[in-house]
Amino acid sequence: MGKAYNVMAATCPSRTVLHRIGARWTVFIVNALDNGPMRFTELKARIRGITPKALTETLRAMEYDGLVSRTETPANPPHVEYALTGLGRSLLTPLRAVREWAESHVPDIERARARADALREPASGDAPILARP
Amino acid sequence: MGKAYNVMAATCPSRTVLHRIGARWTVFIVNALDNGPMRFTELKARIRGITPKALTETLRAMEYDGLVSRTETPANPPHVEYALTGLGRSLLTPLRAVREWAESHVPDIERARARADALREPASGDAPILARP
DNA sequence: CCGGGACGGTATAGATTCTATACCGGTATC
DNA sequence: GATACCGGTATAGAATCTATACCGTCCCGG
Repeated sequence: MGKAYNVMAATCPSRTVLHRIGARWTVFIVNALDNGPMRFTELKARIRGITPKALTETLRAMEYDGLVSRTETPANPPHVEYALTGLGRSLLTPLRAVREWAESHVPDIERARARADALREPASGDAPILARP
Repeated sequence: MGKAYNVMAATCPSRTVLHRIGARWTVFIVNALDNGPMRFTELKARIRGITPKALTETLRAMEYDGLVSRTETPANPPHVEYALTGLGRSLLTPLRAVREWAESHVPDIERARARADALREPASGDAPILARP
């Protein structure tokens, strides 16, 4: 038998899965939980720039998908721990690779962007149209 | 020397790189170009559900970052080919893994979602709050 | 007694991004 | 003519993300 799922099909369930993985903050959370469970505030501090709303929503979604577990220990102040599940840990392997690719290819991308910028407004006239992010 | 870049830092350039990789359609385009260059219309047909606007914007952005090349052959009707660059091909390795993870873990995720749904409105009363996407 | 801080979030509003749908110019074909 | 192909744009509306402020509960110091 061949492949059961194909992300290229618009209605394939793997689409929703890939959509979740590709959500803005999933990569960060999975990588942050690489070294063991973390509390909400720790995650927020570790992943610089994430807002509490984004963090809550992404964690809830990942919990819904069985990627992270949420453990609330009754105490005061409240104590909540987030950890990768087995499924989440299996996702760590590919997502760590993505993270490492991003961290190791910054110079290449910056060079490409500079080259595109230089081509953009040269002697003026026939500047190629390149989207600047 | 240690790591030069760290995606967890809000202002690190690797953030913008990861942001581009994580953009909605990048994974699809990179995987679609796995088997060689493709034309605009081919890509649109292959990646079911993408709108021409989204395809154009993602391709332009990827071109700006040096991930794909755009080759226009003067002809009529117009003939434009998109291909992965060397840099883009190096990204293919991690992104193919992500795609394969998505395709092979659909049942796990669906099981997790069903479990969460079942827990959501059980005997009514103390239903845990889980985000449904 | 009163203020303040830690924790784990919500609420609201505004900016950004994505989607759906229609349309364009130029040519070749019917 | 009329229609279709190619590689896109244009426009409007929906969905999503961000920034910022705030909340309840408890404990601690003064």
